[in-house]
Amino acid sequence: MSQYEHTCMIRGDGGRTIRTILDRICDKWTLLVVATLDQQRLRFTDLHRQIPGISQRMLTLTLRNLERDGLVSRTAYAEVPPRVEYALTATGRSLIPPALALAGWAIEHIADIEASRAAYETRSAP
Amino acid sequence: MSQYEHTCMIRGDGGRTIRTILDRICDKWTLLVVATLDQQRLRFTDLHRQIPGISQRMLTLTLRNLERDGLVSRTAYAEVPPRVEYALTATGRSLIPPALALAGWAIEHIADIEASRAAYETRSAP
DNA sequence: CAGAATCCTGAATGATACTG
DNA sequence: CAGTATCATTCAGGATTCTG
Repeated sequence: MSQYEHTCMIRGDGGRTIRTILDRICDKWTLLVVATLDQQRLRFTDLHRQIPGISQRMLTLTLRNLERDGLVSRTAYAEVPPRVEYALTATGRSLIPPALALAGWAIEHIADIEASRAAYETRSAP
Repeated sequence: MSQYEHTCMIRGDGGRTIRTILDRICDKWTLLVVATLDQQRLRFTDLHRQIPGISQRMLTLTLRNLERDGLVSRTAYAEVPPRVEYALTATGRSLIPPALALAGWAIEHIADIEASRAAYETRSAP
């Protein structure tokens, strides 16, 4: 099957499926949290430390959404002080390869894109 | 190289590279426009017709950003009435495979995700 | 430690009307 | 036909404070 015929995966149903998934992973932090949890269970504070710039609030929200969607598991231990561990589920792990495909594309083309952007600015703002 | 070692592609530089690209493609319409232009040059109105729900304003903005980033080329013909054709550049075409990888993941896992989401709702809103 | 609650701002999107 | 210009709305995300 050609690439052309595949784009129906994106355009099918007016883009609702792709939208559902983009809504999941395209916020500011989700992909970073998933990548950070790759191959390691982490506590809330450790995640917070390993993701520079994220606020407590956004880390909480991001983890809740990932948990809700079944990409991340949350394990709370009845201890004092409390201990909570987060880890990827099988579904969560399965997101890594396509995410890497995208990251690879980004790395490969970011120079071209930024050059094009710079040239565009020059043209429109003399 | 293992998948684990690869996630540095996402986490490297605090996620700035992946952010740059997510900022490009994660708005509501970009990926849909790119997929629609796959294998065909289209005029503004044709694009507008082929992408249900998009407003003129958002189509314009999306195309401008794509053009600015060098993913889409814009060709204006000096005719009356005006004719403008949009097409993917080589860089734009190169985005299709990773986008399809993501779409494939979405299709494969959307049922699980929505089930998990439904179960989560039931749990938290009795 | 692992969060919840609240307030606030800018940016993305949409609706509508106008134009070379 | 291919846009531009304005206005209104919504909401993601950040800062801050409080708590079991």
